[in-house]
Amino acid sequence: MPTPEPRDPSRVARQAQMRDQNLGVVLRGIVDAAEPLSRAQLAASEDLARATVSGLVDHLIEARLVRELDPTQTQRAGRPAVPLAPARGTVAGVGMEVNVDYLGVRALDLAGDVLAEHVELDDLRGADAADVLDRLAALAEPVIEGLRSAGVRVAGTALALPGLVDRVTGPLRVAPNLGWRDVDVVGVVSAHPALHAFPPRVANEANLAARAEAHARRGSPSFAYVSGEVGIGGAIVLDGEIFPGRHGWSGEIGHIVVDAFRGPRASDGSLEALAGQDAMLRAAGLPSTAGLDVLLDALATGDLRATAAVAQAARALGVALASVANVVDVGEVVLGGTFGQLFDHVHDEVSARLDELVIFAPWSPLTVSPARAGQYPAMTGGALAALARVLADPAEWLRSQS
Amino acid sequence: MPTPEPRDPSRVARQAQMRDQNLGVVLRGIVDAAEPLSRAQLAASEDLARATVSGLVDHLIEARLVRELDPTQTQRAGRPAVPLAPARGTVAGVGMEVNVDYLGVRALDLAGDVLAEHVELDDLRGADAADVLDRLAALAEPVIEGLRSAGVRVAGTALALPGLVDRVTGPLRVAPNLGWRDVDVVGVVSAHPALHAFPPRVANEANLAARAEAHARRGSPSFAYVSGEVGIGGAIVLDGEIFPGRHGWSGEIGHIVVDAFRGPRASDGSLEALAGQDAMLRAAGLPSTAGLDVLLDALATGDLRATAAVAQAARALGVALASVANVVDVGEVVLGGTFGQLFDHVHDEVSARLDELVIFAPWSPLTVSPARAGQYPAMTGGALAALARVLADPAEWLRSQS
DNA sequence: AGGATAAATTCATCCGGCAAACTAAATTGA
DNA sequence: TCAATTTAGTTTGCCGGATGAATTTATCCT
Repeated sequence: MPTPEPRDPSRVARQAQMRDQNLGVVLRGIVDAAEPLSRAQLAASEDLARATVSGLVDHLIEARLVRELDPTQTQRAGRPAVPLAPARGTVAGVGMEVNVDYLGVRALDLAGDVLAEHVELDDLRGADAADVLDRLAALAEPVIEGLRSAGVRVAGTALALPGLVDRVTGPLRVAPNLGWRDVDVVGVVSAHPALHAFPPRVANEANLAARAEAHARRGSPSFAYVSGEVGIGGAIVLDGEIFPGRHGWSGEIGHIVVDAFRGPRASDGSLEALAGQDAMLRAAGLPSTAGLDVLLDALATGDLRATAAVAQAARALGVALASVANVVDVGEVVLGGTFGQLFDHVHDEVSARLDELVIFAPWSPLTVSPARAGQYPAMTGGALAALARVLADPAEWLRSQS
Repeated sequence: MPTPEPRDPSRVARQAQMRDQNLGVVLRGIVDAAEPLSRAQLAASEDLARATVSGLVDHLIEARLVRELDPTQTQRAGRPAVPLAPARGTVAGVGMEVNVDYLGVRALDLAGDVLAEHVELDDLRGADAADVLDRLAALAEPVIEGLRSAGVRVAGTALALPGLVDRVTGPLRVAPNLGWRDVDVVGVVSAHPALHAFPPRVANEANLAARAEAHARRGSPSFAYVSGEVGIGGAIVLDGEIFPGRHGWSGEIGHIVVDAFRGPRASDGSLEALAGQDAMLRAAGLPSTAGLDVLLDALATGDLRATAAVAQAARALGVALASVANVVDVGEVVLGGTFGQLFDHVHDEVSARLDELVIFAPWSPLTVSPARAGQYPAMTGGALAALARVLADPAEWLRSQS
């Protein structure tokens, strides 16, 4: 018999999966809701029978993933509804990040509350990868131990890095601005005892930051996210989901070439070469050791070179984002990191380039907005990514816990 | 009560849907198989019980979507398997296309066989939209009538256009190379009696051509497709599915800007402006009325201007495709239309630019290959798109038929 | 011819969602 | 004050569909 290659069986329906799947639907319904829903409201909105929802909710409460709130004082007739909300402090996702200027850890629970957080500022350019990762683990270990001893189940960890990470096999391929190449990140980090049981899911910093941004904007938005740090990263979010590509290598907006004929090498015309932090500082006549604050000060005083430098960068950014919009048909652009801080200085130019170049702009205007996920969004995104495992299939996760 | 907005209930599992869903799984298993599978093989590969598969297959056979082949002469002991194949000539998808140089119709059945086809060559630049669409309908009507009188159920029709089509509301927004704007395509076409029952699903020519290409390459490939006709269109295919974007406006590769500072308007540096057919002919010193054949002849004779023109275009193409790869993480590029015919003259340059510019190229090399979906791929893709409705949910489609 | 082997079908079982009936807890109104 | 009304949540019997074991069918092998 010619053994047929096994197809992805995930799409076949079996009754055993039915309950698991609906458990996830109900849990996500509760977690994603803008305001607490009752069992009856959930049944209506998900189009399930009230009896079915009740059973599933009981299961979720028993598993400490959901809690009942006190009945609200409505002025309506009838038995008051019991509002349901994600449980607090019962499950945690741990997000970690190593970036050029800092490293840190943040733990969130299902309610989105920060349970723990530690950040160390430091210039890590060229630092030894193993040393830095050990420092990170030393930061994360007490956090994880603290959570566990408080009875919080750790759903997993995720680590954001400013570079190219292989989603499948784990190693960091290259992080140019750290000067790292081919680092077995997972191996080093999970060598530490507390992290051994929770090997981090490693991902690109911009992708995780975009996840936090999608979470901060409720309602499954679609947008292109730009994370301007020292380099320029990016991510595509579609219906609230980050678009991973085959290997998790999507969204490398910094490598879009907007000026192919500028230098001998086409990469001389990449967005990062034209609008990266170093390029902007150089064009503004500032030392490349200066931080973004110096540039912002110069802009505030109306410095002409700084203004021109940022305008030029904004043009390149707008052109690159127009290409992204033309290729993936997103209608919103979110500027994070550096570009979030420069938002007022780049918005008009970026917006103008999008209106000019995106073919569908006349029928579906594009919007440009600043990131609103707060500080260190990739750490938040990493924690959310870890929690997403629970939300994606709570039944499976609960089985794996016992 | 604050009425909660209805969430998408498609993900909740109910037993009534279970059978429908598995019917689709089995049908797609049969249609997508490289070689005919038996019930037992299907059960193994889909991880369903043999009893379940048998029941579903019987249903599909009764519905004339699947047929049993004669048992093959294997040299093995045991009862011989009954191979299953998609039925032939029982259901048809009808693909239609209006392009700059031709218009036509093609009908396919579930087996992928061409049941009918008509193409008319004509220069339609600037032609009146209503006239052209009437001609198309006149071409399609006898095809549909013929199918129906032969007992073939028409699953639907699709119409490929070289322009921007709104997926939701139907109208053609703009087709620059035809000179059309805001045409109610569906209205005009389905005014014709035979087409009234089958209003076309309208889509971009490149997107449908890419669908045909994905079908021609079995096994759910991922690639960026470039359709070089008079303009330059494109599409993104991920795991065999064309990536639609929000409105079906994805893949507009021709509008990627690779040279933002070339002219006063950034769009002067778009791929289409630099590597479109007119641009290549002009750069080669040929009249813009010349066809591609003239350019190919010039290349064959080693004409220097032609060679340089194509090299320049290939550089722009490679740079644009590198941006696409960096943003959506696809590992393969397929060149169709004009660029398919120019494949030997552009491959090396495109490949070199991809290797140079795509950040993940060192770890996952990119391949560049010519399209193999045959002539008029968008017509094939349209027919496949119409048939996809049947494959996506055969139970639902069968109910809609009776 | 009889045993071995594999495909396909039959059948009893079980699981889980569903609708309806029922209970619970509030407001309304006479 | 108390019954009627209204809405939330639970209990219960039912039903559809997947399942695995047993059975039937059809071939190969010795």
